[in-house]
Amino acid sequence: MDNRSDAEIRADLSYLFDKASQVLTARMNAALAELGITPRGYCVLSKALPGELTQGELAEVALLDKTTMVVTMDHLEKAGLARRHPSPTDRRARIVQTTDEGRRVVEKARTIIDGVYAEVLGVLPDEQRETLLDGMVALVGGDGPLRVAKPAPEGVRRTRRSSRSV
Amino acid sequence: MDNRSDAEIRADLSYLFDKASQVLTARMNAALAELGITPRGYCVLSKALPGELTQGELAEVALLDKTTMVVTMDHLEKAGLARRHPSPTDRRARIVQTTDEGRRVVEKARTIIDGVYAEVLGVLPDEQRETLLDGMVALVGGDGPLRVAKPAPEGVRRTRRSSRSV
DNA sequence: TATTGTTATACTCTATAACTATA
DNA sequence: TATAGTTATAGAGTATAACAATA
Repeated sequence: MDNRSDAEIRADLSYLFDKASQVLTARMNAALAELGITPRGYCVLSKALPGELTQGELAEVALLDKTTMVVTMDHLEKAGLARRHPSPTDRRARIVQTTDEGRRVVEKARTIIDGVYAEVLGVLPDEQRETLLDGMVALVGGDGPLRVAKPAPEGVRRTRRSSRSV
Repeated sequence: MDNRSDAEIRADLSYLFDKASQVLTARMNAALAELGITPRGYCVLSKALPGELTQGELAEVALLDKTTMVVTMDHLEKAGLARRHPSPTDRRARIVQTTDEGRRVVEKARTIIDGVYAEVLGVLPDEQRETLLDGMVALVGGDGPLRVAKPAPEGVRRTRRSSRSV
């Protein structure tokens, strides 16, 4: 698989982040597949819990394109985890509501997700774990250097990736 | 873009890694585009520097599918950065050699890459930076919990992602 | 018969464009 | 005229399968 030493990959920040993202994603996909959902499905489902949001609003908070949202909702609805109800105030819009089963799945998924995170971060001593998370937030969050993708220059096609946040 | 607080994203490990990977990749794509190469192009080119590897061997160390390697080499060759020479010992195989221009580009790219890494990690105090890198290596490298993607269960399609290591 | 590199192709994923029905 | 949701489709990226030349 990978033949480089820890010392070599330590100097390769792209590799560290890519690999962490990639393997954790695979792990999460596998773990949630037992519930018949994807990380994205969970993301949408959990954000729909209040039951007040239209499909479009939900797409916005989940950072999804509205067309991607349609596909995601189709799956969730077919799986019986969410329903599209007509909005009482706007006949174009549709309110998304989770079903009872959907709420149960969200709960179970939350447990699974927390378990995976604990399993992964559990290998680090408490102090190092907190420092690492603080550091990641400093890089990715607030006004960190990895907060916003700088627009690619002319001719460079931007990588399209979905929000896989969980 | 993202509307969650630092406290919220701190609890979302998937988001932290995905975003870090994604934004750093975009940054790297943009930075290397000035040299007319991609991170993958750099990866292949730098590993070809010794000039002894066949295309297949190079694909293996760069963690690329052989068909992806063909496309990558087509680009590098067209850009005048690498050449395919017939192997003296195996008439099926082709040895990859970097051109003089290729070597210059690798050098410049290395400087750019180091600059981006320094820019990103520079926001962290020395000690925290070292702790974070150690932690990432503990997760991703050696026998860390994110070293190998657990095979996805039946029916779950694995995400296909290329090595973007730099 | 197996392997190197190539070509052709299929598949997944996401976004753009066009359409409908409302507003 | 603009907006919510849908459908159709295009585009990028990667892998699988088949092939030619050689081992």
